[in-house]
Amino acid sequence: MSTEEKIKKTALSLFLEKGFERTSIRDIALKAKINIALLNYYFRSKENLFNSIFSGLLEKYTPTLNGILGSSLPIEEKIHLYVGEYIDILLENPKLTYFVLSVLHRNPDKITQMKIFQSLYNTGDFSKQFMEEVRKGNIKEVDPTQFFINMLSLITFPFTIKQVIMEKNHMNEDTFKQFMHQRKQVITDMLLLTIKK
Amino acid sequence: MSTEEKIKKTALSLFLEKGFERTSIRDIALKAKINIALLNYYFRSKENLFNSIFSGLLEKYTPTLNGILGSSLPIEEKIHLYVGEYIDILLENPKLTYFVLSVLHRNPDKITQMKIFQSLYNTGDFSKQFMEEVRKGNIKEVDPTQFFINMLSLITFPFTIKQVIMEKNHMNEDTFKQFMHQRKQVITDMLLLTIKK
DNA sequence: TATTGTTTTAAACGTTTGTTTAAAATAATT
DNA sequence: AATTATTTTAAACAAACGTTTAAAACAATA
Repeated sequence: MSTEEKIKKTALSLFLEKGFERTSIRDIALKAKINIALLNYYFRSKENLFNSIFSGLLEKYTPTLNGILGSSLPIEEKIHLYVGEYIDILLENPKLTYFVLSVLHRNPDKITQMKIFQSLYNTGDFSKQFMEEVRKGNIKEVDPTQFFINMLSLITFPFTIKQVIMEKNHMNEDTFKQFMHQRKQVITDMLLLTIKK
Repeated sequence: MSTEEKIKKTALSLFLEKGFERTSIRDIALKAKINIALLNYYFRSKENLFNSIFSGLLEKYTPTLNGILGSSLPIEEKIHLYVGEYIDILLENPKLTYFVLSVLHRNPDKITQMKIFQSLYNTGDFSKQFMEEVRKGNIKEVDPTQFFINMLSLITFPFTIKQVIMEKNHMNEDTFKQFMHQRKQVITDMLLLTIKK
């Protein structure tokens, strides 16, 4: 593995675990077994390293999700696929949700957020289709914005309180996974129920 | 206002806005117009100051919510009240949800979490009542854990992406408030629909 | 093999961090 | 009024931070 890759990989794991502020470049260098100066040699600054990593994450995960929303599938099928795929992604990377929230909290300036929520909160196609189905009388008259936020909340929030859920319900990593797999159906059923006429 | 109160109030506003790590005790001292050393005179450390503030917040907000869950009201009424009250609290303090999440993320050690989620994730009474209603055949057979997480997710998560919601839907502070007030009904309806036979 | 370009290193840079000190100012008590 | 206790102050502390320097090691090229 190249030095650049080693830095990125190590930095990501530390950023996910401890957050940006509590991860020092010396932590990264130590764990990646590289010299501190290499960090500023490949990436110009810690901030730059972080942005590079974050962009990489977005490019890795958002195309699949946006592909589902932008497809020509019926709305019920989209919901079903979106919920399943999103939960699968977060099961592989449970700290991703808090990671994104921390980015939003750290960079409240609008321009920086643009790129983030353009790919992570991409409702354009979905809302159009949703309203069209309402117009046709196929589904109940529900606010698409509220609906999308419902979907996002039900999928992602549980991962931000994963430890609490696990301890309160005496789960281990495996039973939590199981619980989240069950949850796919719970969420899909719930969402479809609210729009079913 | 006493010096101690000034410190606490100022520190809370900065912790909410910028987070624990990015708030220095010099920031606090400057904004509160007090000497840095007073911070360690009244509270022994920055960490201690934070814990004191956090405990205060829990004591302020959790009794109302746990009072609702622990009451002898019918389950449908509990849900309705809980959703309304919780959203009202978060509308007054929109950054509270992320604040709590950041505490969970910063202190993954179990003991510290105990106090937090014993008051913020207090499902004992509620789950019992829920299962009793299921047994009686009054509501659908739904997993109370999934149900409670649904409720929590739908209420709290939108506040963690408040800025995104606002910018994506061209809202200002007022229209966001309006949106969240509408959301009370949306969530309550949704939750009741999932358990209604 | 000599030369150029790239990567890695050890060491230091100036700031900022949370915390402590010890004296000064103020308030409370006798 | 004198003494004690409490509160506030300016200044310094050591440690940690992100970043930079300049030389060394290595690789690529001619």
